[in-house]
Amino acid sequence: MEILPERTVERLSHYRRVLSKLLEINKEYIYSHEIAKLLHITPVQVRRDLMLIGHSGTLRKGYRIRELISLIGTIIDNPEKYKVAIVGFGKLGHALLNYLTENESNLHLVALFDTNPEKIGTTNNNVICYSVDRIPEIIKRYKIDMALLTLPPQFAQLTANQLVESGVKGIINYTSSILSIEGAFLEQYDMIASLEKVAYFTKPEFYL
Amino acid sequence: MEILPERTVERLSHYRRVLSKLLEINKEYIYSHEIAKLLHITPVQVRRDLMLIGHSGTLRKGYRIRELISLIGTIIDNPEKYKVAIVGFGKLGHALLNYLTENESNLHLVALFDTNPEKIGTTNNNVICYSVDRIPEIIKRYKIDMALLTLPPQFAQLTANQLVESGVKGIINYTSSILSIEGAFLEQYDMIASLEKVAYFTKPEFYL
DNA sequence: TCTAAACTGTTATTGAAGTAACAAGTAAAA
DNA sequence: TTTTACTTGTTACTTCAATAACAGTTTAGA
Ligand SMILES: NC(=O)c1ccc[n+]([C@@H]2O[C@H](COP(=O)([O-])OP(=O)(O)OC[C@H]3O[C@@H](n4cnc5c(N)ncnc54)[C@H](O)[C@@H]3O)[C@@H](O)[C@H]2O)c1
Ligand SMILES: NC(=O)c1ccc[n+]([C@@H]2O[C@H](COP(=O)([O-])OP(=O)(O)OC[C@H]3O[C@@H](n4cnc5c(N)ncnc54)[C@H](O)[C@@H]3O)[C@@H](O)[C@H]2O)c1
Repeated sequence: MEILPERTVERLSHYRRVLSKLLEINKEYIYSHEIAKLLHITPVQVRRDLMLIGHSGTLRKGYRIRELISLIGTIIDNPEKYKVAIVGFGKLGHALLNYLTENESNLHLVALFDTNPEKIGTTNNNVICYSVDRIPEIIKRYKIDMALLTLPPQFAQLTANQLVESGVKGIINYTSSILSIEGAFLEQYDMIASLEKVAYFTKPEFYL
Repeated sequence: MEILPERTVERLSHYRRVLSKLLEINKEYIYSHEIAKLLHITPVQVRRDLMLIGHSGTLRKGYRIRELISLIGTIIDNPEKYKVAIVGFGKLGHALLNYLTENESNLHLVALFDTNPEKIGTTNNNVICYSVDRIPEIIKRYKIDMALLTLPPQFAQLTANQLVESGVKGIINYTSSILSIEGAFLEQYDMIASLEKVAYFTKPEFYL
């Protein structure tokens, strides 16, 4: 299969989430316009995404929910779960730990890393916090695929480099420092920029 | 001035952040390629953004840092600071409170909202937590511009509606439920979708 | 049996964002 | 003083994403 557009992949994640809920209440088929309504997008967008992943619906009956969920799974999941680490076990790191352990998903949180001696060695929601010195060792041992950076910004680049060298293939950077990495997929989420953007668009001049 | 592209606004926030640091060490002028290098983007992108906001540099000397920072301010800031509320004062809400109060910015966190009686009435980093019942009253009284949604997903849409009716003009939704609102700018940040996207792109087939 | 309405699947068009190309002008060096 | 190298500012082009248009198929109902 061709490589999918980023936005499509994000929507596949959304589709799966809402479809799973519908499956629970024993709905069997769904129309593109029903999916669209749930996500506040257009039916065309839905059909196009499904076309891209090669899913065919039944004319006048719509898409078979169970089948669609399972197809999305084969595309965005791994046979084994993706292994994830959180680097920087502070306030935000805690929140993410909590979120990842209580929400069932195809992601498996395997390790935490920090520099604070009081945190190193502790077990939190069954996940051990290691010293950052052990990043190469632990990443390799558990074959960790992805890392979430929630450490102070000034250490982000250096740590990202170490992570990638140790085999990490995807990074989400929540710090405010802007990174550059080679050999791995990088996603930045800069909360301040996001807030300032929203602030800009709240200006009365361009109410939408 | 014309309405700016969303991405440009985000980058303006980045420009300002790095430029402020340079100003502190008494750098006076900067070239587009220097800015570009700091943010890992292209010099053309920088010049184009600055063109859009109508800033002129000096040929062969670059941009006057102080001037540029102040221009960015007039564009993305408010004369008074933007007033922000956090709705849902749980783990993530706490992290955000912490982040917003310790990072100096043009945003002023004014109120927290929750339903938990143990949290209502408490003061945290000088910010009071109110009952969600008082959303209309408090939003209007303090003229709150923006809200961050960090409450359980099933309440997000209803609460968003209330917020907008009370006068909020921008919302960042951190819950996993997908919202639709009219009359305000909405930004969704769905962490699971973001993680699943990164996971997808870590697949060995398309190393970049 | 025939017709019309309702959906799907795909191609074509539009729009937004980023990149490239280059003209114009200035400072520094020769 | 003249030349050269460098940097800005702007227009043109490319790429990616979303939307529109429509052909094709099935089912229900006349
Ligand atoms: N709190 C938020 O809501 C929020 C939001 C967006 C971005 N951020 C960013 O996320 C990062 C963490 O924020 P926070 O509020 O959790 O801060 P925090 O101070 O609570 O946590 C930082 C943690 O990182 C650890 N640490 C320090 N140096 C380290 C290193 N070299 N390697 C690994 N760990 C190290 C610290 O011991 C601490 O546990 C910051 O960069 C912040 O800008 C935070
Ligand atoms: N923790 C994370 O890192 C994280 C990441 C992404 C998204 N999220 C999402 O953010 C939201 C909050 O996550 P959390 O980990 O902080 O959960 P949490 O349970 O710690 O916090 C939720 C808070 O919302 C309050 N609340 C309940 N009903 C409310 C209502 N009707 N109005 C206002 N407040 C109400 C609760 O009392 C609690 O304080 C969830 O939707 C979660 O999916 C969390």
